[in-house]
Amino acid sequence: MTYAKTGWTTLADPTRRTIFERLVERPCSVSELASALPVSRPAVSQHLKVLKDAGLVADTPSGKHRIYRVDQAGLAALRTELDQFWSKTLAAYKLAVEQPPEEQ
Amino acid sequence: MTYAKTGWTTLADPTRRTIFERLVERPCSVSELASALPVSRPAVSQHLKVLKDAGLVADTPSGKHRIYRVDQAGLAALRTELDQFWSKTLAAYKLAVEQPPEEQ
DNA sequence: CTTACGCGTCAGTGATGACTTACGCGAAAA
DNA sequence: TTTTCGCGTAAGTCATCACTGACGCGTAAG
Repeated sequence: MTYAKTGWTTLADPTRRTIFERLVERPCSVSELASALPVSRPAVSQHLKVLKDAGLVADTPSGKHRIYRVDQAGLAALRTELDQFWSKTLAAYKLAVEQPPEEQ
Repeated sequence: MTYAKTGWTTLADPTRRTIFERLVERPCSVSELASALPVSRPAVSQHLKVLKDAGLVADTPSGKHRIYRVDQAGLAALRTELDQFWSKTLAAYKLAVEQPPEEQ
């Protein structure tokens, strides 16, 4: 079992997490995001590409600007991922707690 | 705002994620885990240390063995982290969708 | 008491990823 | 048409991290 670039792993990076949370508040351009973060504009662009590849954001051209916004489908997929992880984890954990392993 | 080593970032690593999921199923020793994973025993030991530092697992000595198990308090904290992330994200997203930014 | 086992840690290696500067292309402004 | 702006990408650098083999300590077995 491998863990592809999902929402979870994509958002584990602090800079990407911050970018995503700003886009949750409202759509932004690269320059807007770059001016609010302690990294360069190409770094923001690179992170946005990762977020886009993970399906978490989408962009649309607007004149010279490209506006990035949260992708609702990607948000739903992230929610599903979190829910599935939790359901599976809780189920297995409860099973393990309720049935201690037999003495071997 | 920085993102410390929390459950989220800790479990973004595939090997640590797998180790954690195995411990959810049942407590294990380092050797048990190492025999089931494609990495060496010291690597498993190092990952367990990271999981322990994040509060996700705890260990108890059992003869020569150390048995690692999921820390219920850490599980609860992870659940809280996921819930808080989601609540905050949904609230901000709904606010953004409902009130498009004014023309500036 | 001696030997074997489990495992934490150290030191070293290599890959990866985050960042930077520079470049070039497309769109808007002048 | 020319200049300016926004931004994606290339190439390079550096820090971090995941991994390995070796070592040494504590516990159990002989």
